This record gives sequence, structure tokens and C-alpha cells, in this order.
Amino acid sequence: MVVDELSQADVDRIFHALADATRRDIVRRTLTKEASVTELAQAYDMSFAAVQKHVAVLEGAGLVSKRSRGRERIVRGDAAQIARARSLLAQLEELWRSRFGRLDAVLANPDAPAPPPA
Amino acid sequence: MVVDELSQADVDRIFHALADATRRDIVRRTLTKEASVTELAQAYDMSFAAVQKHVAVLEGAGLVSKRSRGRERIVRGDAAQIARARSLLAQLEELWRSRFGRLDAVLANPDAPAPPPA
DNA sequence: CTCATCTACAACCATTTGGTTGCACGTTAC
DNA sequence: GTAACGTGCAACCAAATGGTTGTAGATGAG
Repeated sequence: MVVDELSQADVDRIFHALADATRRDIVRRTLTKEASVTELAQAYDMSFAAVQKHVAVLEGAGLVSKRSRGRERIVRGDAAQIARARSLLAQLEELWRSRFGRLDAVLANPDAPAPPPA
Repeated sequence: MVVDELSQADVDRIFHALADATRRDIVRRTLTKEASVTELAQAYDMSFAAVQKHVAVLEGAGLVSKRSRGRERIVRGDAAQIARARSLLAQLEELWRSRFGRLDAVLANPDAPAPPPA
């Protein structure tokens, strides 16, 4: 099990970073294929500095990481951090499914019938 | 198959709404048990108006809905919208898993999401 | 060495955000 | 009817956001 200790501020940063279409696209691209900041900047209709700041926001949220390749900085998406965010949402959904107080029972006895899906 | 047509602005709103600890807590509470705006406001160390604005942001993102009960407005979390957000993250992760040989994966699983329309 | 490229960061600016207080309006209680 | 309650909205404010330009350092090319 991954040591999954995200503070509220960490979660804030993750969702804030994802709340921008350009940043989501950068994550999408760099999950598929890593790219230098300059390569990324060429894909968008804004200045290099603006894209560089978007990458910095994503890096601060742990959604991408950077490594050096000569004078370039290669950006790569981090699927594990996305998985953590997805897990948080899954926990919320689970809370909803068990809103009639059956969560404890289900966790204690996984073979018990699940509550009706409303 | 859910009719899942979220614009980029919709996704912006969803993740932005989730990027605040108070709002996430409101979602958590109202997924478990619906509550009036006043009941919610009593749980946080800020003015009623501030909480009312948080609820409005969540409502604009489709993460909660409101119904009238007399003079009260009852807030209820919407698990389906959270599921949509989770699905978006799952699609990103899938993109990562198939970053090599994606064609094969798509051919083997025709129900998988289509490649992004650029 | 010199010049071009890639990156980072500072300064600046308009807009948005997250909080406040105050007020108006509908509903409930007395 | 009148007072209290619950809600929504406007106006205001400080701070954060998302963009810009400019500058400077590090690396690669010739």
C-alpha cells in the first residue's frame, strides 16, 4: 500500500491544478509521452512563461515531475498522483453508498449484501 | 451508459469546486445526510454568507443540489457528478497505462474511450 | 569564444476568489 | 399582524490567479 498521506493543502493543490483545461491537457500529453517545456509551450496559444507557470503548478501538485536532459527540462505526468485523487473521489462515492450507516458493517463483513443502489 | 457530456468549462467548475477543503467537507456531509444551509453554516467558523457562497459554487458545479422544505433549502450531495469526475481521472490513468501500444488496447477493448479529439 | 536556445524568475496588471457586512424577501411562529 | 428565522444577493476588500514582458543563468552549437 502506498504511503498515502495527503494533507488538505495537498488535496487543494491537486484539484486546483486540475481545474484548468490547459493544465489538464499538459497532464494528458505528458502521461502519454514526456516532453520538454518548450515543446509543450509550442502547443498552446500563450507565452512560454505562461506555460512554464502552468507546469510549475502541476509540479507543485505532484501531477508531473521534471528531469534534466542537457539544457532541457523533460516533463512527465505522474499517474500515481492522479490515482490518489481518483481514490479520494471514490471514497466520497463510497460514503454516499453507505449513507444509511452500513459502512462499518460492510467493512467488517465484506460478504454481506451491499445496500441497495437507491 | 451515462449521458456524460461535460464541457471543459464544466470540468473546470467541478475541479475548482473540489479544490477547497470547506467545500469538500460540505460535499462529504451532504452525501452522507442532507442538511439545510443554516445547519451547514453552523459547522464552520465563517459567516453564513460565506457558507452560502460555497454551496452556490458546489451547486454550479453540479456537485450538490437543493430542494425547498418550507423556508429552508435542503442541500444534498450528488454522487453521480463525483463519479463523472472520477471517470475523467480514470481516463487519464488509462492513457498512461496504454502509452505504448495504445492501438492494440483500443482494438482489444472497443468500449474504451476514444482518443481525445485533439 | 561567441551566439543561440532553454529555462526560471521577477515585476507588473486585470480578473477572480473567498471572505466580510448589510439588506430584502419569503416562510414560520406566536 | 408582527416578530423571528432562513435564504440569497449586492457591495466591498485583500489576496490569489493567470496572463504579459523583460532579464539572467546554464547548456549546446559552430
